[in-house]
Amino acid sequence: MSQALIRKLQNFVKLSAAEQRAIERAGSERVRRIGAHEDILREGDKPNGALLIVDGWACRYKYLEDGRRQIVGFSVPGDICDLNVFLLKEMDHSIGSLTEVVVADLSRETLEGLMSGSTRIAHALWWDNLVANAIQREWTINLGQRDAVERMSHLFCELFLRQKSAGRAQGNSCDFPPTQAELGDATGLSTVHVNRTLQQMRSADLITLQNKRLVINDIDALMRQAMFNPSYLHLDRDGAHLDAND
Amino acid sequence: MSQALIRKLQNFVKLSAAEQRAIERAGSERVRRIGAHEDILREGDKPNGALLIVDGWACRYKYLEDGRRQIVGFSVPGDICDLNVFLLKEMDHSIGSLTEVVVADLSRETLEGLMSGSTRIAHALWWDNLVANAIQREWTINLGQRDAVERMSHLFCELFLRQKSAGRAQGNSCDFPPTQAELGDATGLSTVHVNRTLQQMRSADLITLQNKRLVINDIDALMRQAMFNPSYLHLDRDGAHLDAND
DNA sequence: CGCCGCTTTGATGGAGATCAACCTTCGTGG
DNA sequence: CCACGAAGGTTGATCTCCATCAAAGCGGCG
Repeated sequence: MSQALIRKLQNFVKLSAAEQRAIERAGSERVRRIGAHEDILREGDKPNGALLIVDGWACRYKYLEDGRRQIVGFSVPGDICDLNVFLLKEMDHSIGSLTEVVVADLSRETLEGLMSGSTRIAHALWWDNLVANAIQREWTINLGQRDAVERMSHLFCELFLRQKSAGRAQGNSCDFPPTQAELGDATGLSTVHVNRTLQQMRSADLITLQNKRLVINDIDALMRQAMFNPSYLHLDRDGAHLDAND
Repeated sequence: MSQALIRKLQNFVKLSAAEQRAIERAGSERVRRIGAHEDILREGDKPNGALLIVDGWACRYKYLEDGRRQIVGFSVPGDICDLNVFLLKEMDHSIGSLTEVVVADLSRETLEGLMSGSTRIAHALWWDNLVANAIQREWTINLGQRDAVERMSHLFCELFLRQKSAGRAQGNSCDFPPTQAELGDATGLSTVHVNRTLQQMRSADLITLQNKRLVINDIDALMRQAMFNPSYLHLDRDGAHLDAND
């Protein structure tokens, strides 16, 4: 159930078999299935614990008063939404499903149990949280400085590598369910311009995007195009000195 | 020394006198003074602990390969930069001073001591961290959806309220040291357009900005203009049920 | 005084928004 | 099994916000 999370965390530190089982158990306690295009958590809701995305894609988003919408991040299998958010009275943004989604609710007690039971798990979860913040900063940079092609390219690089790090990519391809309108809400571009940008990228033979599947024809070219530097994802085992040895 | 931090944290939970002293002590252990326009921490550096901004303004930023720069956040007195960042091998962005700055280095041990000594402090620091993430999300929205006037207005609202919450505003005015070029790097606008946007805002009688001082003539009008909703700053004492009673 | 960092102004150009159709795909029900 | 409708994708024409380029003010300080 929580294989993706475990795989991802091991990019930081190797977990013991017992620790993996503990995460496995936490992630299978309260599992729900949610239809496509539903809200999982809404701005203003009281959060109880964290959400683990087990399968499918979700996004965090927020509407402005006048109806404009910005997607501030995508959540893919293995992602934890808002560790610690139960400290707050209410959600300041919404989380909605893009596809059918399987989530596990991680209660406050479950999380505290995991973290106090193993400092290695605690550190791994904090690492994941730091990476999530770094991703958010990178989105700020993306929207502030990059033009349409660079922006889309960067987004594709991010989501391919994130899925790969969780064992969710196949060769040079991965799931990619967002519609062009959703890509527009994420990149701050109009749907029309997203469409034209994708055509440009296709004709430059950077990517293929169809049937909710992304194929990256030339990852180096795509990364160059995006000026993508993967170091912000911190996938190079920063916690190796804390590895479990079983 | 750390009055601003203590003031700010009390927007979440009331701290006991002993807890305030503990923070005070932590924030006065290793204090340094840094000149204006210097790097405090550079991308690639190994982080040891967190930084507390005691006085002056700093910013987090990152360059793209081709020299474009994006400022991803401003740090004002009372702000902690990257709690827990010592888990990472290297910084994925830089922190630079805008003005002369006084910082306190909070070592990993100091932080762990503070947090294990008082769960109330631990929660308050996590709250601060959650708010920092929310601010980063809001920047994403700002750059993705708002036009120039709305964007600048939103930035002014944010920084006024943040300083106010740390006891650093005076009436309807506060420090505001960034140059127009720096505002451009933060908002993704050119310097020229920042200038024209400010003129527009001045002539609409929203703000006065001179001598590194921001005066907000009509906060309601400014917030309306920006479609600013302060709830993401979580200043309404979400931890009140955990208040100390002395 | 003269220089340097910052702000301001004017003129021109371009990336991307907006508007308005039209097309394609696919699920649903008659 | 085809009709139809809705959701998503594509195209063309026009407009606008903001970038860019270039130069000129302005104030503070050595």
